[in-house]
Amino acid sequence: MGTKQPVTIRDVAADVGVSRQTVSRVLNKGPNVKPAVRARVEESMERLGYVPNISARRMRGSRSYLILAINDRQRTYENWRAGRGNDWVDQMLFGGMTECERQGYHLVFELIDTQPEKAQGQLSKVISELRPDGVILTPPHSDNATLTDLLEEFGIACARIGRRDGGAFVDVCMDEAGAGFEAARHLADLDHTRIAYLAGSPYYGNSLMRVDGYRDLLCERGLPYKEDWIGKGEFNFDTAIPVVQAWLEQEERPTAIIADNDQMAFAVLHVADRLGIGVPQDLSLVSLEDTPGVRLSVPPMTAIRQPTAAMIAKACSGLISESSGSAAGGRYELPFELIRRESTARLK
Amino acid sequence: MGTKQPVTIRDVAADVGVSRQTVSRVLNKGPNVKPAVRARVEESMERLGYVPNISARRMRGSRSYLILAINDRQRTYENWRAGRGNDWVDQMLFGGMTECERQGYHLVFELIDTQPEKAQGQLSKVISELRPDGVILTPPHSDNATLTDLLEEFGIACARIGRRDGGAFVDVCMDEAGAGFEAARHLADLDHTRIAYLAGSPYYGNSLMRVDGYRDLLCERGLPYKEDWIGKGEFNFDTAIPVVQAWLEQEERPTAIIADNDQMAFAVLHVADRLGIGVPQDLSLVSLEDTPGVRLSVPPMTAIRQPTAAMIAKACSGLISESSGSAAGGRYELPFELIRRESTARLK
DNA sequence: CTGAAAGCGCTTACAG
DNA sequence: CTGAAAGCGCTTACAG
Repeated sequence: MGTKQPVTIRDVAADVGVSRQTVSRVLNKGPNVKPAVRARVEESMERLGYVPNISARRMRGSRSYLILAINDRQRTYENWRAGRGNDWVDQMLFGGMTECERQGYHLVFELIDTQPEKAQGQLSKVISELRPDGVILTPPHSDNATLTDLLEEFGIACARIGRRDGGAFVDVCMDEAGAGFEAARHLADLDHTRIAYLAGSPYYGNSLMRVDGYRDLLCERGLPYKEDWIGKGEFNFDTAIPVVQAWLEQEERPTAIIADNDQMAFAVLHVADRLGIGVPQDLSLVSLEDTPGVRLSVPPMTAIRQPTAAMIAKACSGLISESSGSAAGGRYELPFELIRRESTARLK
Repeated sequence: MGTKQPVTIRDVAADVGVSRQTVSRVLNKGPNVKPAVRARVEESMERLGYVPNISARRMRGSRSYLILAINDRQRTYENWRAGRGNDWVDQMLFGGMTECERQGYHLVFELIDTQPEKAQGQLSKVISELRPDGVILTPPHSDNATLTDLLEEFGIACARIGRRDGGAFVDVCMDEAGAGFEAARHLADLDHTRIAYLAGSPYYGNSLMRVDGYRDLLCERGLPYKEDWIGKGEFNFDTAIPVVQAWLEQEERPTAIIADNDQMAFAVLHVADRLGIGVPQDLSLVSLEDTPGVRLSVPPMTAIRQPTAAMIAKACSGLISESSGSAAGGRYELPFELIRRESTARLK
């Protein structure tokens, strides 16, 4: 036990009879190696089972082959503790690990606090420790300039999920307005004309864009737009309940509701059940967030599926090409998907 | 941009006016530093914002401050793709990251294939790249001797989740027999006497232990034990359906069922609904696996909650103390929890 | 196209 | 109790 020594560049060099640099050049696919030598080195690496030591590579100023994916600590812990099965982290890992592995990188997932001062200190610490080649920021950190400033100072590439500015960063988002628009269109196509909308926090630009998309569709179809039917629910179950209840007790109540997130969609299901209003017979419902709860609810909900895995994969590939000297920054908008389940039906 | 240079041990040494070693000694809480010097060094590290570079520490043969948590690739991908919200990975990260952070470590999550040959090559690769101080193996890799042999050869500490041998490894498990026993006891306490059991794969020792616990309880209470009422469902929804159907169509059908995993528990709910058998009025159900689907089902199921986060946290702390020279190996059995929800009721 | 030298930021023996 | 030296496994200038 403990006897196996890992193979180093020195072993390969000795085996082939060349210098360590030559091996390094082959490893990094650099120029200036005779094809015959390159082949012999490659054969030797394969035969000896050589794998480069990431720590050593990182030392002499080069790449670390590490991408850091940062999530908000409070939100993540809350989801984990609640056990409601929000699969955002899973989808992040899915997309990120797949892409990193494809390119010989490793994804390291870390949590930092929301408060700007603490966040900066924590990010600074993990960067100094790990020296990643790139960092992925997710909401709400995507909007924290203290963090992006810090990354710029350190000269580390940065990708922001949910941002659409582009510029020096790799910004990856989905078509938020399109999501609101498509949800409303799906309902309008089912002959609904009285469509209410449970909006998210007005502090989130992305939520605002979704409302705009909804409004655009109503406009395009000439459907009535009532200010009263845009509920400001502040992102949770409890605060959405009274809003929904007020709507559903009206004489001319909405026949369809779009909910900005899964918790608010559950609130709709809850109130409808209490009032004896059947979903989807009497009321159609679309969730703009697709979580396991949304898929497993009774009935399973029609929902907009955010391309989380694809967004993180895109962030990784952008970061990797940036750290290998290719084009820096960019703006990528990925397509969402409307998944029809059983919470929406044609108006009778 | 790119101008900020991280603070190194050399900066601190120059600042205080001592050698780099002295700083290193303070950093590693080593002996042989005069208290006054130690205090000045610590003050300087704090003031300069010094954070040790993990790659550099790893180089000169010391620790890497990295713990590698390995999951099975196929299973993990399948869960992620299915989107049923199995939160095993989340709970792993929750427990592992919390403990690692507390001790100044980082948790790196990686996937390797099931097939022994591929698994070995992949583990060998990631170990050579990252040089972690310890590796956590989860089922089914916990049972793969090729992997543990490899780790022993490399001299890397290893923890196995779901194993109970102890010995040189840090083995962390839960009381499987106790889980089967408690599930049955809960039902017996509700006056049930005809309790059937949907067992998991006979290839998993842990599943077998749970059946034993169930059998022990029946024995202790003098309840009838029928070989027919132990279903061999092989771990999934489809294969459990006919077994459950046969049971529930019997004259003297079971009044309670224990399911080894969530998929089989869903199968029970499904068949009961089709046959017009109410849960929990006419049939009680306990799931031995607690996933978001189990919590969100209609009705929410009474279930055994596996201490996943705590097991991974224990594995991390065991690995960390082993790599810092303390006691090696050990066997830890963590308590599970029976969570009463709405799928079990007193027999009328 | 190839190699000898220096160095990344630490820690490990070894002197004093 | 403290420090000068060597080295971990690589890559980056710099010579040839």
